[in-house]
Amino acid sequence: MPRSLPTIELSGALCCPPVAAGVVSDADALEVALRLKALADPVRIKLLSLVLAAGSVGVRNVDLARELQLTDATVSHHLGQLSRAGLLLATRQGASIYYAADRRALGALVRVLDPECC
Amino acid sequence: MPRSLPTIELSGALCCPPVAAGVVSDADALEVALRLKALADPVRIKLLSLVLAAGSVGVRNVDLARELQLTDATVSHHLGQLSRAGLLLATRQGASIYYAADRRALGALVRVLDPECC
DNA sequence: CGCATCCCTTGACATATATCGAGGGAGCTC
DNA sequence: GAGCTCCCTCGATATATGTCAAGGGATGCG
Repeated sequence: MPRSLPTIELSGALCCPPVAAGVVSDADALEVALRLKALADPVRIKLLSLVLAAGSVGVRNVDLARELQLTDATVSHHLGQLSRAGLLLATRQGASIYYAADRRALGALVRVLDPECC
Repeated sequence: MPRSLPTIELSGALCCPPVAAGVVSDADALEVALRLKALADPVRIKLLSLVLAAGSVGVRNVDLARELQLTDATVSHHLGQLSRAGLLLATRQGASIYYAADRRALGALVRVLDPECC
């Protein structure tokens, strides 16, 4: 799809009928694909597992950067991807921002791929 | 991690402890990410829905190309991505190849992301 | 055999993206 | 205010990827 990149609001609702329930519309395919793309990176998978491990308290950029051996700029980039996909919840606490996983969003995405699973 | 691209055998087993079950190893993160990457494209989502709709019979490259308004070369590329990720089953029939979805593989991938779902 | 169909591979091109260094805004503590 | 920490944005760079046109191997049919 290099045919111009559509940018789309994903932070909102959770989208779409199941992929197995009939042919997907272009719009729905795009939305699902963009959310999956947000997850489709090794660093972001590790990031997600770290964020999940931190529970509802959340984790900060710095801590993740140290753990993953990456610069804060890079971690910020990845957190942005996940946040824009609606998979993270961020809460400010003074100068810090604590990121937690939005398990409902993750579940919704998963359910689009395999509705029979749940 | 553009620091060189690792290529990995994915057609095989289905991999990995759940992402929510603790911090993921580098190898597991890579495997999950690569499988997700195979799905993280609007065309491939539509492709998957078409293949799923065809059931166990399967669909041919040509039919998909016509449906998606893409060249057979492009469809071949996408089918390759999905196949290499172990998400498709291909059966030859004369000059044609029929592609069907491997629902077990899809389910396994989904379960890594949200084990509580199943 | 000759021809059509189906599928794949290759090469080229434009776009997308992961990473970093550098720099700066915002908040805290002294 | 001075200095520190945390986080982000921007610009640069290398890599990855989606698409097509062109061409060829395989199979099947007349």
